[in-house]
Amino acid sequence: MAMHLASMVHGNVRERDAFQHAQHSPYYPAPPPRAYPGVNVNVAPQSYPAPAQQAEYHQYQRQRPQSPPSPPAEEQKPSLPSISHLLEFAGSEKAAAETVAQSPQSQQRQSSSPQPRQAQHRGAASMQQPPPPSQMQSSRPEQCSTYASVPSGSNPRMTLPPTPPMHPDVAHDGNQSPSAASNHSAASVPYFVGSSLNNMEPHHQRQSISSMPSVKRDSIPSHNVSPYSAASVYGQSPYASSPGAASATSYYSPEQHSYNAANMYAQRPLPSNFQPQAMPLPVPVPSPAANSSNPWQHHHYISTASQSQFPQSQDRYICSTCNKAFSRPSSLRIHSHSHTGEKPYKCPQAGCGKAFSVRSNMKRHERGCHAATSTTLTT
DNA sequence: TTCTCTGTTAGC
DNA sequence: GCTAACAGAGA
Repeated sequence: MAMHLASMVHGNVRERDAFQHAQHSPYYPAPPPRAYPGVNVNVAPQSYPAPAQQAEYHQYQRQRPQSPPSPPAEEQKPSLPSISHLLEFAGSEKAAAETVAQSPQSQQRQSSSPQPRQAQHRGAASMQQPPPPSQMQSSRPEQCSTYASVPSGSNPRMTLPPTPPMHPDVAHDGNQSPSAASNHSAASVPYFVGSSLNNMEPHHQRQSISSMPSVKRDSIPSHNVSPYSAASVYGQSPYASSPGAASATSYYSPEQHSYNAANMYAQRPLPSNFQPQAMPLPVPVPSPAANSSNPWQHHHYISTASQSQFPQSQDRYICSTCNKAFSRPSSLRIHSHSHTGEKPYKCPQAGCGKAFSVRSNMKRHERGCHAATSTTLTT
C-alpha cells in the first residue's frame, strides 16, 4: 500500500508536472482540486456507476475530458483521495496490500472484484486528466515510478529501452487505479519518457533542445520560471504534507535550492521523479560533500543500463530546470545561476556593486568598465 | 577530471 | 555598448 500510495502521489506529481508543461492550460487551473476541496476520501463505491454502466460512464468521462471541474460535486466524486486518507488507508490495508502484491491470485481477485475502487480511480484520472490522456496521464506516471524502481537494480525491465507512452486504456488494465497504473508502468517503463520534458535521456534532451526552434539562451530562464514557480507550486502543493514531501521539499525548497546546484540540477527530474518515502535510494538528498565524487550523475537516477546508453564524458550534467546538458559540473553550476538569478561574482570595484553570474563576465566587466580605475589603482 | 580564462554569440 | 550565456583551450 505504501507503494500504492507513493505511486498515487507520484502520479499526481507527474500530473502536475504535465499540467505545467501542458500546452493548453485550461486544465492547469486544475491544481486547486488537488487541494482536495471536495475530495471525499471515503468515496463510496455506490457513488460510482454500476459495472454495467461503467462503460457508459467512462465514455461520458472521455467525451468530456476537457470540461473543467464543474460545480456539481456529485459527479466529481471520483476524485483522488486525500493524502491523509491515503495514509490512513495505507495503514489499515498495508498488510492486505502486501498480500495482494505477492499473490497473483489476489491480484486477480483485486482486479476483478474491487470495481468500485477501480472506477473511483478511473474517475479520478478522468477528472484530472488533461485533454490528451495518452500523453498526459500515461506518460508521466511512468517516469517517476520508474525512478522508484531504479534502486532495485534487479528489475530486468529497467533494461528495456524507452517505450512510448502507454495507452490510457492499457494503463488501466490490471490494477487500473492511477496509482496501480503507476506501479505497473513504473516497472515496465524506463525512468524517462519521450514526452517528458524533464526526464529525457541526455542525448534526447540534446536533441530536443537542439530541435527547439530558437531556444534563445535568454529564453531559457523564461521557461525556467520553473525553478521557482515549481518550487512555489510544489510548496503549495497538498503533497507538501505527504510523507514524501520531505524529500520533495528538500529538492525544491528555494532555500536549499539557492546555490546548492547539486540539489537543484542534478536532481532535475525531481518533480516527476519525486521520491516517495519508501524509496530505498542510496542517497535521496544529495550532499555535495557526500557525493563530491559525482554528485550530478548520481542524482540523475540513471540506471547503469541507461548510463551505458550515452557517453560518460559528454554532457553528463543535465540541468534539472531546462534539461540542458553540460559536460562539466562547473558549467552546470554556472548555468544554474541563470535560473536562480544568483550573481555570486560581484565587481570588486568600490562603488560599482555590479554582480555577475559568471566570473569571467565580471572580470570582463571589470576590465572594460574599471580598467582605467584599476590601472590607476594598481599603478 | 575539473576549473578558469578567453572568445563568441545573442538579446536588450 | 553592456551583459548573459555558452563552448573551447589551457592549466
